[in-house]
Amino acid sequence: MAEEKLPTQKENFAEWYNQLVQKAELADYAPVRGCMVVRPYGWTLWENMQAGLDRRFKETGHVNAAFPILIPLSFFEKEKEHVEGFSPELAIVTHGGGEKLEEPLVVRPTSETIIGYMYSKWIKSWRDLPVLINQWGSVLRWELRTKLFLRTAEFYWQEGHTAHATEEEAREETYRMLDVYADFAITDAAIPVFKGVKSDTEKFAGAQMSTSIEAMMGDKRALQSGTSHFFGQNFAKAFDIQFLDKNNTLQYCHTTSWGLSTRMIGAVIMVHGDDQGLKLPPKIAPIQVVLVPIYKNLDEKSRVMEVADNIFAELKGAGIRIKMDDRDEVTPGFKYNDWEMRGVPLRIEVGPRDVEKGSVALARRDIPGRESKSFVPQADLARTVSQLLSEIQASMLRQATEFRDANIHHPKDYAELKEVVKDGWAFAWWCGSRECEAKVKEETKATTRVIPFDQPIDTGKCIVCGELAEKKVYFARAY
RNA sequence: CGGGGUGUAGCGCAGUUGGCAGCGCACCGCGUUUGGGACGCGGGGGCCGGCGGUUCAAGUCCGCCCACCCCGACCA
Repeated sequence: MAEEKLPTQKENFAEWYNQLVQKAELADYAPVRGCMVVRPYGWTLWENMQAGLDRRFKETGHVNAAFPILIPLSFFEKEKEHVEGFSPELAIVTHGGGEKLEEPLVVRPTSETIIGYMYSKWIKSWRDLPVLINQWGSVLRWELRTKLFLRTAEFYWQEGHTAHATEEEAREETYRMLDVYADFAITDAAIPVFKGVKSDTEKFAGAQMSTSIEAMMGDKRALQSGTSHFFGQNFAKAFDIQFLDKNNTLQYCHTTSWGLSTRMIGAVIMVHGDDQGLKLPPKIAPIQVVLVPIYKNLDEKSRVMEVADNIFAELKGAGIRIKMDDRDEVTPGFKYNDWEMRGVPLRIEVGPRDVEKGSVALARRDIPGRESKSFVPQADLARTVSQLLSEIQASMLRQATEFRDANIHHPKDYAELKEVVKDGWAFAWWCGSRECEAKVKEETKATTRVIPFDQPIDTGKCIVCGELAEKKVYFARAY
């Protein structure tokens, strides 16, 4: 059961987040440092997110499969940048069945290597291509500083791995899946995102190009919420993924991978949450509507429950995820706060007065305070509620977008950039050099988040060095 | 790994010059309550992070160790 208030976002955002995750029963700390237990409420949220993504993966021609969690250590040594990127965070199994293993096994931090190995066995001809496989699972990275959902040692995700005959096709796939992520984030999670390319220093180890969707959290920090990588022939060469083309010439494939993790849950919490607690978008909320019956005595209870039971059955029948909170040991006021903390988008109250008048009270989670309460007739309630849920979904996206846009600045010079990234994002020209990027990071802790696909048509001067710049980039402090 | 901090009930903490280990919340029982976080009464719960030392006596003083948290370097 929930208890007590949270710290406010303003006084301590990090602590607000930590306590909320636990009080809302999304996740808890496991006995192993850096690992988390995803509790049923959090996992249901993840399942709803999985459903939205999985449907989109299937619609774009992908199939699911499962690859092993253990990978021979030697596989990681085959792609130079990949090793360098991942070796510091590998967990390695050295013993099995009481014996020291001949070759140590890596607990997968990501599966490019083992999947690459399998693809080289499966792909022989242009007729075998493209291969479009996704895997739902978990991976392990030995993280030093962890935070529930945002960075844990083990985390749950999906990783798609594809192989194509041509570079063009592989690049298209990379962009297509980024679009899928963006559509999911915007439509289902009500999180506005920018799509674009990562700078060389920010890209995935072993990728030729990494793309990402970036979102602004409630504390104005950035969160990479999904990534899609184009590998060119890097992994194909490392793992010998070759095919005979129509001219009978042996060619290396072009491969991609793309992933979205339970980190997205962290994004949902931090984008929408407020001082009252979580605020979940109806499309992914484990519970969309909570029904709170109100009564003072047994006589009232029997009259109220009759109506409440009918409403429950009607809404459930209409496919709405509804929960009846008929706990007798806590007061209605407690229940209101409890479910608001858990982010349930809509609350229905039914009391003796409603029974008399044929009405119910509705309270929207997306509008703060009691002002959002309204009274509507019991008749045709399923329709009213469905419409309201759609409206809440839209209103949450609108609020998040307004907040984000209000906190993106367009600094005129470097001094102003340094100022604005303390508490917001900067959108500025960047010459593309590592030096300028490093200088900003060094002096402000802000990194280049993404070079958006949407660019002005003209060119400008780099906000750092003043040289010619062809691209504008978002600078922000990131999680 | 560098800098700072904290370890006492499930959680948050207090514990004075060394002298019976406490408070709030949570939990259990009974009763009254219930339209925005109810209340009364009664209860259960402790290797005071660990080891060693000083002392008649250590949560408290001394030494060593361990763990965790925060800030940096690395990361979806």
